[in-house]
Amino acid sequence: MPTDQPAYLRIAGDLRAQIVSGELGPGAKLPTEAVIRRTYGTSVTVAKNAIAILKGEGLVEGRRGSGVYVRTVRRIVRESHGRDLRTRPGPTSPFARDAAAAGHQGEWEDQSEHTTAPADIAARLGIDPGAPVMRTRYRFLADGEPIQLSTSWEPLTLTIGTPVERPENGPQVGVVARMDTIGVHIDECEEKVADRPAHADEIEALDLSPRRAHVQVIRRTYLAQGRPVETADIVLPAGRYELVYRYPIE
Amino acid sequence: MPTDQPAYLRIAGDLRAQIVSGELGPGAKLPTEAVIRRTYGTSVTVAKNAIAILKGEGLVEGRRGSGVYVRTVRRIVRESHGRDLRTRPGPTSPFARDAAAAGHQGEWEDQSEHTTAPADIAARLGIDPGAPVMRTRYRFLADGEPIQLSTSWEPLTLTIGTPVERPENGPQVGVVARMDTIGVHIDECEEKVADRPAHADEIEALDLSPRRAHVQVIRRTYLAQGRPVETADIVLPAGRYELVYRYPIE
DNA sequence: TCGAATTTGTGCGTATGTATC
DNA sequence: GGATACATACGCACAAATTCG
Repeated sequence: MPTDQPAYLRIAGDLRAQIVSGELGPGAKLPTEAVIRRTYGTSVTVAKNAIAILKGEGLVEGRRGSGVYVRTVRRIVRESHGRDLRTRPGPTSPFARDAAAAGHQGEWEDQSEHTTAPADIAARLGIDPGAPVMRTRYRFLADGEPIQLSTSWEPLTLTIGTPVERPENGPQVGVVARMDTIGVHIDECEEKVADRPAHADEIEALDLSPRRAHVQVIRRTYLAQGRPVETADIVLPAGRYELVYRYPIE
Repeated sequence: MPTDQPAYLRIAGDLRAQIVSGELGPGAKLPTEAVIRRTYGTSVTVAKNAIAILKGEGLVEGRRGSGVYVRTVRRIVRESHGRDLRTRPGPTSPFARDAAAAGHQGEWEDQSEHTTAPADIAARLGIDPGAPVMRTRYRFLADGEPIQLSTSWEPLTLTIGTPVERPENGPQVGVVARMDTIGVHIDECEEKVADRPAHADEIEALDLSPRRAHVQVIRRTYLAQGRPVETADIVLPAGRYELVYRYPIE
């Protein structure tokens, strides 16, 4: 009998088990602090600590004056593979299509500007640090709620003076199609997926709870004949997405 | 001036900024509770709450009697793409190769048994629920520390009676090569990556701190001519891996 | 419309245990 | 041994939001 476990962890474990088993489904109300205190015979502090654990895991959210509730998470599916999806019915923007598939209304804001490549971006693009690039920041919303950030960089030498210099309608058609119109034929994509705590600006931009400020970051690079032509950092709130990759073997 | 932010969040934000900027590098000691209390003019509770936030994010860990320290995370790179890597020098097992690349000594435990397919696995394998399958559980260790769990399922109709019926040396060569020897030529792979709170058994098996019990789950399916021949759930502690995908376009 | 009760959020102080230095 | 430092746990106060009669 492992009574060596602290009380607040035991309570958090009990509640977590009820949540993952579905006994406490999405939207269900957790026992109040007072009830927890009585049933386990502990202090307010312990009850609060236990709840704080579950909040940190993103499983529950508290509402002042009301209670603590199991969070409802609708996962957005983000598909990554080589086939062209633009022939499917629905929105042509990759993001809007994913959002629509999850039953959301997708919108976005963007902002482009000329700048120079910092060292890490230069390395990813295979250009010299300080070389001119077009940087575009996007903020994607689903049903008005921020759900994805991304920043993309393109070497200006590629696009300058062409009709697609500014990628403002980039998400409307996707990078691959946009580059195609200027004779740059993207044939390979590399994505590096990692998990990390969110930065302060990301917490604000994505409207995250500071207690569960984790994000998935996708560092994506598009290549044409082995040469990088675009790279982007895509920042997603952890737990809200399912990333799907499909690729051929050998 | 947003003073509307609670003190403990402001302090957590300050410390987080110092960590992600590298000012407080891996292994660095954070200010003690007493110092935090004095510099911000708050109570112990606030200092503790701030630290608890960072712990929940997996950024720091406390050591009794000593202090709170920035965690050192060596990311393991897990590469997923179609090319055969077995010609490279080093270990031939996919896991041991990734571990070696990160400077770890890779080992694993495994356990295979005949069983029947539950509904979700049957759906992924395109077989009937209850059909016989070979299930293998792995637990991977890097330098003695558990770092990856995985459970794989294969339809028994494929492998029964063949030399590769038991995949016990599976991770030694990989599924693709193993299936190749019995004439099953895997030509496609699908991986679905998601983030979720860890289950109780995963917390134990991966030796996770209950405060940051998040995992990345990869649901991988190998296909041969469009037919699923193996599927696996790969469970990774969130934040310890970088997943690399490379795939062709169009 | 109002007010009282409930419930969480934030913050204070303190005590005890345990590990480190 | 003593000082330091975190972990756990107790208690309380007030604010802010909700709920409900």
